Amino acid sequence: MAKKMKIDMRNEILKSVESLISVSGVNSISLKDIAKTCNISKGTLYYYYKTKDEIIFDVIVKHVQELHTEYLDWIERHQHDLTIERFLSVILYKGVKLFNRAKLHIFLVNECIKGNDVLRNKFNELWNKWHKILQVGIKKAFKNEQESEDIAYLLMLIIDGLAIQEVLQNQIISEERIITLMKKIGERDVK
Amino acid sequence: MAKKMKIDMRNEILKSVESLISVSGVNSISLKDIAKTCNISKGTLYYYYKTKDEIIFDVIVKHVQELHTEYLDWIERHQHDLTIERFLSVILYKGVKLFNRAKLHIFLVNECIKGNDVLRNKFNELWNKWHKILQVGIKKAFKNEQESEDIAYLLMLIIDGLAIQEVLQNQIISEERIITLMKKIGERDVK
Amino acid sequence: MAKKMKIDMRNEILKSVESLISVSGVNSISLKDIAKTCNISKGTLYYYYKTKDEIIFDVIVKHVQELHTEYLDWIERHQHDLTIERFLSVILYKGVKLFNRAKLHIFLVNECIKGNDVLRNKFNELWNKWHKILQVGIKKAFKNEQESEDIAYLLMLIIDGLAIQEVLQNQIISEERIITLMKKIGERDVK
Amino acid sequence: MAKKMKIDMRNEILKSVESLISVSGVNSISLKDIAKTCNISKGTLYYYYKTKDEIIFDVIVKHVQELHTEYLDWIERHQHDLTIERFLSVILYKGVKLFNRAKLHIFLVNECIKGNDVLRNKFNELWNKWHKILQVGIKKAFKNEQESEDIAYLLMLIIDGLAIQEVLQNQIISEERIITLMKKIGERDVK
DNA sequence: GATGAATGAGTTTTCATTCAT
DNA sequence: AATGAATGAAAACTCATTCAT
Repeated sequence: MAKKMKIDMRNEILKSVESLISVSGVNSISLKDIAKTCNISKGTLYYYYKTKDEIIFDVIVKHVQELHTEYLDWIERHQHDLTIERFLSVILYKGVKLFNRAKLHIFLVNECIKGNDVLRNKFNELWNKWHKILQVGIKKAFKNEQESEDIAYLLMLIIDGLAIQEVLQNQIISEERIITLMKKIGERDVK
Repeated sequence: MAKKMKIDMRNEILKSVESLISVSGVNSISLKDIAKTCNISKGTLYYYYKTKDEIIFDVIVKHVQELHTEYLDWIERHQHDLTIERFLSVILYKGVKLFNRAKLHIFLVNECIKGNDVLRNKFNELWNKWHKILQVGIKKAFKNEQESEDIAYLLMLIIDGLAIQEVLQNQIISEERIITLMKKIGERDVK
Repeated sequence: MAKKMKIDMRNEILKSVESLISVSGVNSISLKDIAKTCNISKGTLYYYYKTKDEIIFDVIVKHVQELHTEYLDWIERHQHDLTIERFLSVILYKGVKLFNRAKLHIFLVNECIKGNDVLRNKFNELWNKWHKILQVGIKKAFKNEQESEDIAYLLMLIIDGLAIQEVLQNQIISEERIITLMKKIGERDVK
Repeated sequence: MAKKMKIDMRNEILKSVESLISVSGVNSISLKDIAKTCNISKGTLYYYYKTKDEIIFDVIVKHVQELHTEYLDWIERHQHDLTIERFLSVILYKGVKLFNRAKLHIFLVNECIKGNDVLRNKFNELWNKWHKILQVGIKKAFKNEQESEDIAYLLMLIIDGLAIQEVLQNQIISEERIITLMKKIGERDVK
């Protein structure tokens, strides 16, 4: 039970960080801010997490795992009526853009740049895992066995690119148009 | 001549920032670091730039303008033997990936998130300008008048995505494969 | 109890500032000095006060409120044997001159000049409040209902003037002589 | 001629300081600001003045001497029709209040507090000189030989007090009312 | 005479981390 | 479990002063 509470509190902390970064345009997150958002003291924060880096690490894990879960849930629900359009739409949608996760995503990438290799490796591990997950859907939607790997990679690049444009608030292209373009890649191979 | 020197020193400062971000895995760049790299005192730094933000602003401008220039130079030199492959290759190459600019790019995007609207607007302005420049090349290479705008956008998203993967040191897909996939988009419309 | 300690520390800080300004001929007070006088670190200072301005603000409030309290205490104790001489003497005495508050007073006035309107308004608010308090004593001592307002104002000007002469260490006139002159104003109206 | 120019430039500098303090609500004057106002470089400033303190010193001298001159000019022009009212009015007027000199006055007083004894002594010397000058007028206006010294002192205190109220923008009492009160002091002795 | 450039010691402020209770 | 208090190292920024040209 104690352990349960510990996990609950840790989750509370992670959620606070996410919202601080994603929702409010927070400058560069501090432990004081996090503690305040959780209604706990800075001291308590250190009861649950030994360092700030540990928190950021868990935020990354949570962030990407949620992407995975949401995507897998959706694909399960729609596996029998999977059009390319709907598939791409949901990928881009779930990817980063609309769930207020763009800022978080870029923030985390930037944390990784700061020479924190543990963080970076974890990020890559999870990102690559997503690639595998993504591939399954692509095979189904595109009915294309051969190039599913590359298409999955391309999609991931585009999602990252969209995240950047999102945080810059520079709406440069609609999803529809991306979908149209992507379809061309897939369609040719379908026949 | 004095003015010339002032510009020289400012350039020196900007170059230092770029290299600090790009080459070494700098934690989060400080004015002390910049000054040391330039072999000047912090005081001198403030002689040339009133605030850190001003420095970052100029780094952005310089960063994107160099992309523009390099790209335009190349396109001029190769406008008569422009294959889609070579075009895409150079875009992705010049884009971000190989010039050690990926870290810089992400770092600057992240600066923009921190609520610095002036920075963000400048970034977008320059980014959108690049879109226009890019489009010219695409029209020539793809011989496709209609979708050049969208293709240009897509390419820019991919470049941003590549930048992220680059800073994460997570080589997920080779340029060749991206090129192959992109060609499909273009080819269909050629006929 | 925790809150009590917080107030205690804040008081400690304010007292340090006061003594730094009043006693030693401090150049222009720094947070480092304040911290050292309190035997705390600069970081701790910021635990109790968010900015230097906030400290100065509280010093003003404390400074003037102490004037009020001391004066009111005295008037209560002496309200039954209130001669004009004793009244004037205590006003000028408590006013600024002898409690080492002159430097503090001028320092604070100067802070207000630096465009800090919040500070200035607070100073005026407290100063005008003192005018009201002063008036009560004047009515009793001078037995003069009509001009008590003006006399109170005049006294306050003189106190400010004395503060300046005090910090300049330029003893130009004894209190006795001021009292003699002021009495003339009052006496005429008594009859 | 060279010497003449040097004096001119020095005057230019002093005027700049005065206006920076008096007119604009300048924070805490810097040599950069002074140089800019004079349209010269900081280097040039150091050609005319060896230190900042030297500048402040000369500003004090100029400030008080101008008070003297203006007052003496006026008294000469009006020595034959000198009423107490007009005399007091012009003293308070010339004193500090209306010539935008209040801020300068308090600023200079504050500079003296900072432990600069040379400055302080000069200020006192000039201030005491003014007392003597003032006394002459008082004797004429009040026709009161005996108390002219004390009245002069009292007036100077009031002027300093008015300066403080002026910089605090806290108009507490009109000159008229001060004059009325002061007249009472004088009148009694006249008869 | 005049100046642009450089400096270093100083200022205010921030923040991850520790620890006694 | 929880926290208020404290810290110190580092951050951005200021400014009087110097000096070669």
